[in-house]
Amino acid sequence: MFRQTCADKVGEQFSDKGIAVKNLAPENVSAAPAEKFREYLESRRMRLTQERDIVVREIFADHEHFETDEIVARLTKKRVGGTRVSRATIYRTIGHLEDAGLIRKVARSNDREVYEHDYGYPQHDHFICEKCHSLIEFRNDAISKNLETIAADHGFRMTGHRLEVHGICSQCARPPSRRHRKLDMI
Amino acid sequence: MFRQTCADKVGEQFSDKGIAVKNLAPENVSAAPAEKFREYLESRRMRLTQERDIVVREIFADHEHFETDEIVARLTKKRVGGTRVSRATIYRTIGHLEDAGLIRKVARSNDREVYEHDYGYPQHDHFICEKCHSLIEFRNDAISKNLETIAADHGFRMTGHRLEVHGICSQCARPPSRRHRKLDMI
DNA sequence: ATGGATGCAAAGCGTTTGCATACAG
DNA sequence: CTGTATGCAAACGCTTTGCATCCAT
Repeated sequence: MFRQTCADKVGEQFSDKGIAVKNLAPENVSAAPAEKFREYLESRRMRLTQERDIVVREIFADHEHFETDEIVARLTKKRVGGTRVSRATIYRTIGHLEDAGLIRKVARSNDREVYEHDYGYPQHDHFICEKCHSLIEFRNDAISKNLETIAADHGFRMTGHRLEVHGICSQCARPPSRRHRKLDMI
Repeated sequence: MFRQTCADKVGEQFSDKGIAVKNLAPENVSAAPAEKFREYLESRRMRLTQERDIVVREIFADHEHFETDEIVARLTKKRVGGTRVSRATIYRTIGHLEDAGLIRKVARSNDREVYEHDYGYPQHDHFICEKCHSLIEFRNDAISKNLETIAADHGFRMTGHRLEVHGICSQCARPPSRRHRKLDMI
C-alpha cells in the first residue's frame, strides 16, 4: 500500500507550526481533511461512512504524530455519537487515508509505524530519541533539493523520502536535575 | 536493541563499491568480521559458538543487503559442517551483530527489516523502488554533514540516521521493450 | 563443572482477512 | 435495491521467549 501524492495541496491554510486553518473552532478543524477524503473516496466509488468520518476527524483533531493503536484507544474512550468504530475499520481507514495522500508514515519508532498528516504541510524530517522515543521535527530544504538532484543523476523517479535521525534528545541528554544530584552522590 | 558505533572501522580495506579485502580467497572474506564479533562477545562474557560463527560468515560471505529470512533460508540449504542453525539462533545472532555494530538496519522494505554490513563501509543511503523493492545505494557526504549541523543546532546528540528515498528505479520506469511494443498495440 | 547458548514449540504483537450482517447511495 | 463497509474473531507473518538440554571455557 503506497501513498500517492495529494494532487492539490493547500499549504497556504497552514502555518509552519502546523496549526491548521486559523480562527476556526476546534470542531471544524478536521472538516477540510474529511471533505478531501470524501472526494477521494467518491472518485473510487467508495463511501464516506460515519465510521470513516469519525476516524478522519479524530486523526485531524490535532497535529501530533500518531500510531494506529493510539487512535483505537482514543476512539474506544470517546465512542462518538453512539458509534463504536472497530479496530479493523480503523486500520482499513488509515490505509485509505494513506492512499489518499492525507497521511503518511514518517518513521518507525518502538517497533511501530508512526504517521503524520501530509495535507498541506511543509516537507520536514525527524529526530528520534532512542531513550524516550519522542519525535522532533526539523525542516531543511537543502536536503530535499539535494535528493532531487541525486535521484535524477541515478535515473530514479523520486516520489518522496523518509529520513530518521537517531540519537539522544536534549531532554534525555541533560544530566539529572540538581535537586537529585546530592542524593545520587551519597 | 540499539546499534552502537563500531570503535575501529577499517574502511581502508574496502573499496567504494563495497568489495572487501581484495585478493583474499572467498572463504576468508568473512574471517575479519567473525574475529571482530568474537572480540565483541568476549568483552561481554559471551561466547563465539559454532552457530554464531556460521551466521556471521554467511552474512559476510557477500556484500548484499539481506533480510533475516534470507539467511535462514540459505543456512537451511547449506547445513554448514553438519550443524543446522535454528531460526531462533539466527534472530538472536543478528541482534548481537547489530549491537556489535557489524550490521545495521538500513530500510524497511516490503514490510521486512533490511540489514547491511556496517563494518568499515562508507556512510551511504538508499533508493527503494516501490515496484521491484530493490535497494540502490548512493553516497552523499553533504547530507551527513548537513545533519550534523542541524542536530547540533537542536541540541540533539546524533548517533546515526536512516534515509530511504522512495520512488521508481530506472529499470522499472523504462517502458516495455520495443520487441513487446507491437504486441501491446494490437 | 557451570553459566551461557541452542532448539523447539508456543506465545506475542501488530496487522490483515473471511464472512455474515448492516447500511449508504 | 445493490454493492460496499462493518464487526467479529480467527488467521497471519515476523519475531521473541520459556524451558529443558547442550556445550564452550
